[in-house]
Amino acid sequence: MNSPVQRMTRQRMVILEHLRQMHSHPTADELYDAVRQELPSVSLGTIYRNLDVLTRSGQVHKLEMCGVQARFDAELSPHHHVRCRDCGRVDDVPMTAESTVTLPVESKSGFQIDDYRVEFEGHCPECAAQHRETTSVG
Amino acid sequence: MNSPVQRMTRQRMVILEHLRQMHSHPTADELYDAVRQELPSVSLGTIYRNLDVLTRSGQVHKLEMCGVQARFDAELSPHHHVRCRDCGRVDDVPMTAESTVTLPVESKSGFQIDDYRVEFEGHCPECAAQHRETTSVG
DNA sequence: TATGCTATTAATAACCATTATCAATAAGGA
DNA sequence: TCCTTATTGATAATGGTTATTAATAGCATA
Repeated sequence: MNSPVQRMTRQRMVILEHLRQMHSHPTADELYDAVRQELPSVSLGTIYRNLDVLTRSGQVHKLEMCGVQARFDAELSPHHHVRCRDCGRVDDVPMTAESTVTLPVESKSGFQIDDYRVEFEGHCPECAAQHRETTSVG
Repeated sequence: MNSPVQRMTRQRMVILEHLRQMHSHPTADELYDAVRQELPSVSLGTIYRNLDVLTRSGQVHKLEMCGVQARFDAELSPHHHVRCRDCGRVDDVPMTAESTVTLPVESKSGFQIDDYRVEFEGHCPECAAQHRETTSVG
């Protein structure tokens, strides 16, 4: 019923440290590449397992963005995210009064609603520049 | 450069009809089960292929909800969605002024933002009832 | 410091939603 | 009716993620 004791292994520590200093909302395999620089024999399964453990214990946020590979974030203060429509990169968007939503009491068939998430879409500077090149806009 | 002519096949028609009358935001395989009642030899690949074609041509909406199997909707008027945290079922939430977000000009590292989506989370009536049973709340 | 329990690991296989391949078929314009 | 080619069913392949398993290593306790 209760979860097992969480041990701090070298792998877990290195994974968490790298994620904390990355700020790029890496995917599991991007983090894998980074961690391998320091721990060459680490396994991709270990990355996934630890991201899951750290997500469950609240030390990491799993960004479950639409229909694509999951990304992870060690920045725990509340904020929104934008995803680039072209390359999938994710960036932070500060929360403001204008991006705050009032929860409806319930949905059409009586779902009880207790949270929400705003996902912005757009283009990162690089893809926006490319788009301007290839598109003829007066 | 331009997309090929879209033919109206029996399969495509049946898929669209079923999706239009389902209102449950079915996944591809749920729709597959429904369509097979009428076209027993239809292939799951055909379902996916048509959902893709119909999504591209704007006749269907693909609900790219977080981290789970894609769901589809033939209701094209703008509205939000709630997803049940326990069973994954999806329901409609009307758009209101309180659930409308003003787009930020740009993100922290200069992403240009041009759209957003609000996703609500909660519990469907069934799972909410079960939760009340198994939880001892004074 | 040594011991014992068990969470965690590396390696790898399995899983599962989705996409690609391809020969046969059928939509629909000429 | 004929012809072009979009579409189909069957099936293999892909790719992200999870499960399995024997070996290893945290860490609480003696």
